[in-house]
Amino acid sequence: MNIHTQGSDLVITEISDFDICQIFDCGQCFRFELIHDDSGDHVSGVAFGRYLCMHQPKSGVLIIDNCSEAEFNATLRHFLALDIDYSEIKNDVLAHFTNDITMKNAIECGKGIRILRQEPWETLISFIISQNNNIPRIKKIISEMSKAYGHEIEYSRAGKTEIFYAFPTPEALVNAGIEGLAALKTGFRAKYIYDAAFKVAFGKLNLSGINEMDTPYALKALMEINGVGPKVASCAALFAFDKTDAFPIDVWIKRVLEKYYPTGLDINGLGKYAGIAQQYLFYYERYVNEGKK
DNA sequence: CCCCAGGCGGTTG
DNA sequence: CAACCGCCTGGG
Repeated sequence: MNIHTQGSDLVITEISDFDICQIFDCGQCFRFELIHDDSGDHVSGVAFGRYLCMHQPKSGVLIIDNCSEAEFNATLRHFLALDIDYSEIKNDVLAHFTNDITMKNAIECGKGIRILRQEPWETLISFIISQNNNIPRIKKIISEMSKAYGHEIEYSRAGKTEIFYAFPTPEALVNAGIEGLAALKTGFRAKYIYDAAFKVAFGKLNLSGINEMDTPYALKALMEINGVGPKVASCAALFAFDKTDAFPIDVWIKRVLEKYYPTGLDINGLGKYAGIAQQYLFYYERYVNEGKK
């Protein structure tokens, strides 16, 4: 990896195992928009208190708008998982799937996937909202929630200033109340979101403490929240608490297990990167199904 | 009218 | 414990 600045932008070259389309469209996040044009792939959205605008003109190159090397090193390198060696991860995953053509194909298919390190609070609520819901609606609800209860974020470029919205704090969602949350069309999830906000805002649940826990304890702690079960807890653990061994089982993965592993797959024996293996399988199955349409 | 969408909580046998 | 069922809401 090589980094240099170009005007106000940061240009990163010689990146391997990194495809912004795969990374931001593999279901791990809900606040980013993708655009494809002749100049490459563009991704933009709010994260870590700023509006992030990125562009991948070709494989191995990433351009981040309005970004200094200092900011990249402080937050974005970690967020984008650019401090991680994915070739080592792939080798470890393959070592746990010996003679497995499915995983071999899945990794080839999703070779540019990386698991982001997203913000814990936002990720937790996002996956509570995701239950029994579809992706366009999940994204819409999160966007409306931020607009209604999050603080403004200004973004200026080429003399033009735009306003975006941060994800609301736990306190802001407590103040919104169950009624305010239901008004965002969250339906039966409103009381779940409120319970999470209440527990975090009043110290009943310490999210930063979860970072220090081993995965089983992290899941148990998250499931103390009403409306958080194994799937939501596993997604939060994997996508926001750096628990790479957390293996979320959703409807897509159930299909994968039935289709490719009808005699069973020992999920507890997949090693420390089981969750990343899950992402390869998840992306592969969705990609295969997209191809059929 | 039906069914489904990246689940969960509650109830039942 | 496994199997089922209802659930807000919106789209097909």
